[in-house]
Amino acid sequence: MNNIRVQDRPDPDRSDYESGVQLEDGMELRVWLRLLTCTNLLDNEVRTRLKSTADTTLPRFDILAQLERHDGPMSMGELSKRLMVSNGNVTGLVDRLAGEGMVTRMPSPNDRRVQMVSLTPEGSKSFTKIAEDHRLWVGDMMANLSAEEMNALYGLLARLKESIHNAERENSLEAAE
Amino acid sequence: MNNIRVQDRPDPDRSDYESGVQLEDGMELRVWLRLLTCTNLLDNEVRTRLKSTADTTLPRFDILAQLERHDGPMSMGELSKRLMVSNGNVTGLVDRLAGEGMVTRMPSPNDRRVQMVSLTPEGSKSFTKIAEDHRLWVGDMMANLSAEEMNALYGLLARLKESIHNAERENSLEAAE
DNA sequence: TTCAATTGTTTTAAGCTTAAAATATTGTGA
DNA sequence: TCACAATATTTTAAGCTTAAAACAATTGAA
Repeated sequence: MNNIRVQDRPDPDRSDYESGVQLEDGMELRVWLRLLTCTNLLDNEVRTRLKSTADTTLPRFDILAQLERHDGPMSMGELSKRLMVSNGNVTGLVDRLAGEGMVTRMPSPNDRRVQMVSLTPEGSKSFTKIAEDHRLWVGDMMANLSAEEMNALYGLLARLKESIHNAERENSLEAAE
Repeated sequence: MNNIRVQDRPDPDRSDYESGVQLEDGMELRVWLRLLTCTNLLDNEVRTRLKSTADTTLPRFDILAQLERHDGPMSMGELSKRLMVSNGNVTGLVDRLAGEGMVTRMPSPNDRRVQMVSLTPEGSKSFTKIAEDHRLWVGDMMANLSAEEMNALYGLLARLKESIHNAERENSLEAAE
């Protein structure tokens, strides 16, 4: 289960994060590093453009996205759960967004522990514009792949996701012994 | 390293970072979010295990890996280039590794601006052990995929990488107008 | 030679991130 | 009611990251 052969080695491509791959490295490590390279390339590009066109960051954009689709104020804890980040993290991000006038924070009338966050009109408008750009950027960066390739990639990534979940499950079972 | 997403339901395919995909979203966004999901799952798992088994971090491990394969001391700038991170970043990481006794830093005899970093015997030993574990972890997490699937995925990621590079090139040309 | 540009590194300021401690509030069982 | 557990949020300490400023040393050109 470890003799997987590398199919195409057009490898004039020892650049990016993959340059650390050694000849004796297994296929799994190669795939992992290439996955990392692609994700980082895309991610960095998105962040750079977010910064240059809208002077904002991905985490901030993510908060706006949650608020936009939620339709109505959201508590800090709800944001934290949906974004899968820590509570303290949300506190800081909302602080900054509030400072920029993108969101407002109000104590809940029902429960004085709870802070309800809402998009301001400006925040909503800003989000709409950025989301549009974002979609275009991602489209651009995948423009060279055919519909068939996109489908194949989508399917393989689903398989990979499943595989990772299985491994995690097994690992946590082991730990529980 | 995040994006539009929604939440935490066990719904088989609408979990993780992808749950934010809307019906009307294009294939590109779907692929992007799934790519992000897979990378984050793997990445988080590796970081968690690195922390629990070796009490270290990925950036620190990356530095050790560069030093190990370089065979001989490396300058701060060289490390920075290879790892594609800023100089200041390397300064901090090497500080911590030196504090742990994993590396040593010495001024170059030729050029007094240059700091040469070397693995200590302990650092080398530690790296070897961790690298072995790391390979096993990644292998585990991809264990469900067949050799054919791995090859296909590897190839498609190469295509994607090319596509992203093209988009970046075009973008920078536009900007130069 | 001398001084200005370049190069290598560190420092600083800012932001993202987490885990854990601290606060504040609510809910609950005796 | 009262004390204690649970919940929501913020604060703190630590680490990663970058860009830009500051420093130090070297190089090169007049």
